[in-house]
Amino acid sequence: VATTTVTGDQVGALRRRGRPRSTRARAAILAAAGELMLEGGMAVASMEAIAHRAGVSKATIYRWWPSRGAVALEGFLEQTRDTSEIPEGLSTHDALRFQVGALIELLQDPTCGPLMRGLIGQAQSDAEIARALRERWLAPRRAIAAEVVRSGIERGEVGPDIDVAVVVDQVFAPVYHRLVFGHDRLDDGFADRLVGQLMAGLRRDATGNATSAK
Amino acid sequence: VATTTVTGDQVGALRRRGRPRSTRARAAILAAAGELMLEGGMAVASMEAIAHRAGVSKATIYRWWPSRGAVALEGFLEQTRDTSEIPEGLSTHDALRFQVGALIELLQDPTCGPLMRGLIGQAQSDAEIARALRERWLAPRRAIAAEVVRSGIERGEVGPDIDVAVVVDQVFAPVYHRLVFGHDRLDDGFADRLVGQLMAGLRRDATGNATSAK
Amino acid sequence: VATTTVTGDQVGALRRRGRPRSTRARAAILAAAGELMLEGGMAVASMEAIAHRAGVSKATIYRWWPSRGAVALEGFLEQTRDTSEIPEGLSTHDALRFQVGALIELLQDPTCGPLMRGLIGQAQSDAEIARALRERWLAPRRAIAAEVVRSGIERGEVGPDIDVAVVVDQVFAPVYHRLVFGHDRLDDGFADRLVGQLMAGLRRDATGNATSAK
Amino acid sequence: VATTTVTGDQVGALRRRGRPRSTRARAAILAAAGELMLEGGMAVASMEAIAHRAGVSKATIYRWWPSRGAVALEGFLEQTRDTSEIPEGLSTHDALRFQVGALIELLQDPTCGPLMRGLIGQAQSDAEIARALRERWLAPRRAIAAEVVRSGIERGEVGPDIDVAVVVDQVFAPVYHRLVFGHDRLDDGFADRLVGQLMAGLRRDATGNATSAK
DNA sequence: GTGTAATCGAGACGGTACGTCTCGTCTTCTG
DNA sequence: CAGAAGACGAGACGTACCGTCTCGATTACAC
Repeated sequence: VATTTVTGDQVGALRRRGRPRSTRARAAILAAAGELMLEGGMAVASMEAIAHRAGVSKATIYRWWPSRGAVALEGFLEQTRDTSEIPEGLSTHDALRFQVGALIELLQDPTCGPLMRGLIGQAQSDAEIARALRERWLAPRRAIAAEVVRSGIERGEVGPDIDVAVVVDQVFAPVYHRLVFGHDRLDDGFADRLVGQLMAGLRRDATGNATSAK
Repeated sequence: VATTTVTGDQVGALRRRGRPRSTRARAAILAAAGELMLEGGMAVASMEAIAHRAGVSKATIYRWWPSRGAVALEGFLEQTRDTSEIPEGLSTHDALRFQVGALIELLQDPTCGPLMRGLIGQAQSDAEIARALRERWLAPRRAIAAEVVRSGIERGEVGPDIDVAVVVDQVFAPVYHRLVFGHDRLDDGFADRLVGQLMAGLRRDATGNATSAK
Repeated sequence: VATTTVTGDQVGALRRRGRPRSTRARAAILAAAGELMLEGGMAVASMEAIAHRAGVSKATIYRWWPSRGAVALEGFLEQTRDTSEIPEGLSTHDALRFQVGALIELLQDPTCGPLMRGLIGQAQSDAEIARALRERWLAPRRAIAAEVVRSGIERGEVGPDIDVAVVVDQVFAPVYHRLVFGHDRLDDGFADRLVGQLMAGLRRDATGNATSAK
Repeated sequence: VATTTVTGDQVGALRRRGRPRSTRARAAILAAAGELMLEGGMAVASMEAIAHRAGVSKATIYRWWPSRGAVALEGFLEQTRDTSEIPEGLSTHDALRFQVGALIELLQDPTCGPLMRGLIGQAQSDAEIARALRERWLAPRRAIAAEVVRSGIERGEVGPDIDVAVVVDQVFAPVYHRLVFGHDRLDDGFADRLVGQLMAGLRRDATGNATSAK
């Protein structure tokens, strides 16, 4: 995953000699990984299958990514660059609702959903993937949500004794839960209910909260 | 997983012919699977390793379980037989708190935690395991929690417009979330916060909710 | 293989206690072995397949025979009890021709041919089978053929300096050779040619020998 | 066995892509197979044992040979490249004696003998091995022996009515017979007797044939 | 232009684990 | 109480991927 931190400034700086890496190969690999995850999950998306599908040799993949999970992670992040922004001026409820809605929409995508499921699966047995997933996917989104909650506390929308980290878990966890276990639908109605029922308790004055859940 | 559907009456009724299955082997396999999951997760707990550790041939494992995940599931359920009961006479808050606490306690166990992580990992790529995990682990506990919420509604402790299925997700999801991503601690304080912040919104009268988070 | 030497007189003599061995089982096992050898050779005639086909448990087979080859051998011998006799008053040529013809006829049988092929195959890796095959099948027939040759020498039909053991090989070997390698037909014409061309040289006076080969 | 069809011109012409096959691995596999056959026959020379002994993975063996027998065959042929030539100017008797002697000498080799025994054993249950053994080992040697006999007929050394194919069987069969059944010695004396007793009858004038057995 | 150096594809390599098969032994229940 | 049914430990089977390696061929900058 290390090499993916390459940014523009490097281009001019320490220009490596020899043939530069192929942009085509990188794109083909990520696309192939996504397609295969979609078709049959991590079980089908073997390194060999990805290489074959992408018309690339295995060595080329290993040259740039340390593991299958790293490819999946980068492929996932690729399609997700800018979901972290929230419109300004929203209430705490609407801001969280926006974030949950964006997450659900992403995971409903027929490529992204399986990719994330596969990533979570890999993370259970690959500590490096788990770390990367936490740092590069989870943490940034948690930070934004935490900021939303904290500003809610400052503005008096949210009670002062609330544990922010726990709130963030309460906001996102149910979404991943349904993705991972697949016991129930993952749609907009769920997002409404989820944030509604959560916020009703996070408000300082919670009169008639239950009805506000819809 | 098939053999676990054996119920009492079968013992006397349709006795299978031939040598009956070895109790020793079954116990050794489940124990070995648990130990290996603890030591290095699903990556280390290969069928071959389990068989070797248990002093058993691979064929014996495959005779009774269709996959590695099925062994892990049964091994997990083995240590968990009757955790689904709740003391009578508890308030909705206390009943949910009891369940969350029991779940966290179970997952804190150095064998059960890794087993469940491994199971969830497997379930992402093995639909059969996913199904078994939902039906044999998740569903019974969800049913009990749902019953708690429903009786809370009847008793007026919980608002009438609450979506019970969503509440159940809100109760359990954050626990699995921290288990799966490992981004934060999974302890009693978390259980308190979780149920407290959730319930504060589920009560019809939510005055001073923030402080009820303990 | 030892127990198969049980003959009638034993029945009255040392009457074994307990239930006597089942004649049905023995016959069914030998028949099943023969059928399976016919169908697909030694590869198909596994102990498990033989037991199943015969409606017998594997333990029953192992109680009476030490190995698969031993079953095949006895099954083969079963259909071959009295091929060792030769009509009296034949010339050396005709006596040998009779034996070769009987052997070829036997090996042309759709059960016996594959059985013998399988036995020879097993004998290459199972010294016990090899020994039993030599002692119980090969040796008796070699003894008779040798006697034929020896009496031919006495009567002056065969030269005195002939090595009898080598002659016996020359008589039988080409038959097994074609059975084992399958490079050419195994029929009556072959028997004629074989003994004819061989005898022409074994006669003391070999004028016009070549023409006597047909 | 496929790779053995490679002929000289390919080397320079159509260079295969990818990493070329390892010469070391091929040699180690054939050597290991030979050693193991010598030590305990086909029973000991399992694919797994060969792979382990050769320091090679099973996949590498299966990449180049379809079965255990194919490895044994190529290992056998390896040590036998050009034994098919016969010195010029020999009589029919001496030419056949030369061939039988060469065959016996080869089969007396502590590696080649067991290898051929194993091959014959395998050929009884593996049609593909049987075919390869016939075509690549037996047929060429039979063709040469047949040519010897035919030129003997032309030169008047051998009777005109002789069946050449049967003669070839008579020449070689007794050698394989003793190898396969192990009932008697396989040495030079046997070769002398064998060809002597056979030729005495194949000569047009067979006076004093018995003494010609040397 | 011509080196030169890192890229690329292809695919062989030593491993490990897979899930299946048969072996020969054993254990239990049934007829 | 013999025997069928079949579970058991053992271990080979042939396959699939793993991650590494060795090739020849291909770029694209640097001289």
